[in-house]
Amino acid sequence: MSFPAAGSSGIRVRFAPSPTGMFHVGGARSALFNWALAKRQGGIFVLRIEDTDAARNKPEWTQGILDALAALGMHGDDPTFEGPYYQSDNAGQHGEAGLKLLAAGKAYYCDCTRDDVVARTGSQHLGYDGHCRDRGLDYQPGRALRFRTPDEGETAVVDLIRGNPTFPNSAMEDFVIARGDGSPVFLIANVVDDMDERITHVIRGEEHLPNAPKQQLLWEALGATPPTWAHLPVIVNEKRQKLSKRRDKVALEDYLADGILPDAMVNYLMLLGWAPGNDEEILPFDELVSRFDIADVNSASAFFDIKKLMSFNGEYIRALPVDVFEADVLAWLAGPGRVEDEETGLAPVPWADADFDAAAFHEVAPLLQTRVAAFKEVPANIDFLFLDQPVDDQASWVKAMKEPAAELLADVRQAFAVVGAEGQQEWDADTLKQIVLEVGERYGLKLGKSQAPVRVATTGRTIGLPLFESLVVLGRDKTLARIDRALTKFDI
RNA sequence: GCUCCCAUCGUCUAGCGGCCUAGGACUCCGCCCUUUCACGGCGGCAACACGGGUUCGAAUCCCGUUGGGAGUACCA
Repeated sequence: MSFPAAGSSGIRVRFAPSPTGMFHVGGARSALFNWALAKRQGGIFVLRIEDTDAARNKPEWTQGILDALAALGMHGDDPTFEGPYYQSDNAGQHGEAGLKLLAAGKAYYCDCTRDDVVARTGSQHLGYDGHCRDRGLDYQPGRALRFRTPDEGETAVVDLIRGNPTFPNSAMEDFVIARGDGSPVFLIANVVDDMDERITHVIRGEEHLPNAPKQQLLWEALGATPPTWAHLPVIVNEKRQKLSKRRDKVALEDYLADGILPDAMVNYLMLLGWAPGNDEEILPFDELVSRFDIADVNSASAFFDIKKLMSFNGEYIRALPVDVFEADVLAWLAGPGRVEDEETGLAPVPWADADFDAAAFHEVAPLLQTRVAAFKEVPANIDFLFLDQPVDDQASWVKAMKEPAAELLADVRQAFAVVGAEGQQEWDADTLKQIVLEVGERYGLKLGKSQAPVRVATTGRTIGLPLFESLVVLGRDKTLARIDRALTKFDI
């Protein structure tokens, strides 16, 4: 690998996602902050894929990262985007670095097993005791290379977000930098790659903070000037614990699949731990970047609030031009919208492909736009148009079909039947509304009440798109048939 | 245990010694609009963890307490 000479002011930030097998929202936020910093300061964003089993064995994971970053706007087409680089490409240099430290007396071989150490120190928690420090062991398979940490003094980490945390060297054990088989460990591979890629700023999660002094020591031992660090607060769940793959919904892909717009996600994520000021929150990324300063990022952990994300997403959806909204929903319906839900086992799109009517959807799209906060809410709003019969929602039926629903429905049916027939009134929203209004009045009901039975009979639910407009799209025949079918239910 | 980090409404935050009887956003609750639900409009509830200092003056600075969190592997 070779990298362009450093510009006079150009910074190089790097993003190296952890191979958890998915792209974590925490990782996404970290990537975004790196990206924003690079953009803000006219630097380069370097993407590096760590060399791990997960990365090696799951090429689709690597591709997933690339896709996720691209979805958020970070991709190779942008001149500030560099990579991806693969850590495994650098294996030779990792080994050399270890040897260099060994030659300089800054590292030594050790044949202690974990059990040996615990037996000597009498504790699981005391760490390595330095047993092999001065034994002058040569390399043999099975012997690990350890870094000799200073006995005295302290290591101050230059951190843009949390001041300069200082770690006493005496509390730092002689950590392993190469395993018994000679392979380098994350700690040093990372440093060597950062040096090689001439990284100036490392922005990563707070969980790496304890690694910073160790890596900084490595940079110095290797004769280089350490980078500037910035450790982002962790993202936590409602129990204030770090988001976990097992407990929490953390995959960025899952949110995108639910129909969260990338722009909304980016906007929300940027606001987790940082505020753009002026009491404004919904802003385009460029504007966010122009106000961004990594030093302003909060140091306290932040809760990932899905409700607020949904609220942002709703705003972004409503801001879309209708035709774009329509196209986006169509794309969602054709892709993510048909992925089976693991928990319920139900496909979000409940109708048969052949029954989907694009023209009908087009009619209803504007009505839909203000009513969904994410695309996954779309099917329940429009399924009545494409299903043979409306969904059978018992709760809705019970709620709407109270006295005098049967009589009212029968009357409405009778009046509807005349509409749309030859020489009669048009089958339009105003006419239908007028009919329901008048029939309702006969029973002393206001429109809000009298529309309910008609709504449930035709759409299956008490809530949904504006009723009369929906019935126009549904069509006269289906409307009448569904009311008839509902009427039969009262006889049972 | 040890090391480090953190602490303003339920949540995300503004605040970087006086502009704070603490501002905004999400949530929640009213009211208006209204064919349901939304959208939109208006309004409301709600916070400086605690105790000491420093100072004329502290949410803001210092110390301590309490409470959270992260790390502590021949994982990354």
